[in-house]
Amino acid sequence: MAEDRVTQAVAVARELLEADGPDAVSMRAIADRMGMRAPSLYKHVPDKATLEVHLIAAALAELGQALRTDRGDLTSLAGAYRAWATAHPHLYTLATAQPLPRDRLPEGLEDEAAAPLLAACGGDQDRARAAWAGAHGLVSLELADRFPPDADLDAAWGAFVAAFSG
Amino acid sequence: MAEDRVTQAVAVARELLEADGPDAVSMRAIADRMGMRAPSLYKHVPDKATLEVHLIAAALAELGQALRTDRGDLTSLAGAYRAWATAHPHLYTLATAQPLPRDRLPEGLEDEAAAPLLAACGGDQDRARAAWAGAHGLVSLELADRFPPDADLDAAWGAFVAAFSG
DNA sequence: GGAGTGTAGCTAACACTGTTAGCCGAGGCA
DNA sequence: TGCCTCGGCTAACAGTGTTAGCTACACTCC
Repeated sequence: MAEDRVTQAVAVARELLEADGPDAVSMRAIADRMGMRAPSLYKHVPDKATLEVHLIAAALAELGQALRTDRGDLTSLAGAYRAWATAHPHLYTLATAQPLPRDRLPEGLEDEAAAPLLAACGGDQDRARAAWAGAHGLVSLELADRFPPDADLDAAWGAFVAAFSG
Repeated sequence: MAEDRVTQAVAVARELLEADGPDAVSMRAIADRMGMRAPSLYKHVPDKATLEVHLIAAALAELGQALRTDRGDLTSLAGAYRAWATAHPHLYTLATAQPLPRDRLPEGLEDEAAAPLLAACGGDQDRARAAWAGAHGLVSLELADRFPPDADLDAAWGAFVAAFSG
């Protein structure tokens, strides 16, 4: 019951975030959509940071799931990573831009999300981390419009995959 | 003269940012350190976003300069990139986390910053962008504490350089 | 030298943010 | 019936960026 209201708050926060970006996610906006005033929200949720932790957890879980659904080679993993991130740009950014609140996240979530890529790298942690960084870098630079407007991002992803396949 | 005050404001903003992080950079804090009240700051600077554009421009220029000072091979470029970013974590994050305000940045700044890496990749744009993404990904994940606490980041950087050297 | 004008400071205020304190009515329970 | 907790409310606080409007000083021009 009480649980219900916090999951509802998380869902509303996610809608606002995905639709209109991080600035649209205010406690007042969330409360409005739940039919109450902002201070009442604090009867269910301790603070905004907690909502964000839930969003981060959801993002990591979904991204991990997206990486688990395909063939498992680096090419398809890269495609799945990019596809999920660009489908949820604000959520992806929220989930990766700040330090991980590890102590407030479900146990093992981080490892689960990382597992597919680690497997594709034959268990080589260092290589997996470098590959993850490459994918994250490409995605976050793309989401932040950092590449020149005429840049061929497909080709850049191709070069990335090629580098890690050789 | 008027120019003086805006460069001073930028310098103060940078000090605050580098010392105490983005939350410490408020118009009131900047104005305080300049011996005036916040509204007076608007006699010299149109808004906070303008100050941030100046900070981004400075960051790109310095990072580009840092990449130009060494041997020019991928290994040393990677080292220089990581060194500059970790020496200026908040500034690096500010300069890379948001969409580039290209129309408000000095002409050619972006290309200049990218030139050394492009050269190291033998002029292959796609490869250079993938390599840039790799470096940026490693840096931003490191700055955001995303790697497990026991991760060997030197080894991850090594794997990254190895992938792009092969 | 007096008048006018632009510069650069000020205070007060607005709209917004997250958040806390304190009140109050409805429902469950002894 | 009395109590007590739950979940809503309003008012408020401290902070943010920012605007409006006032004022005092300095410089220029006649």
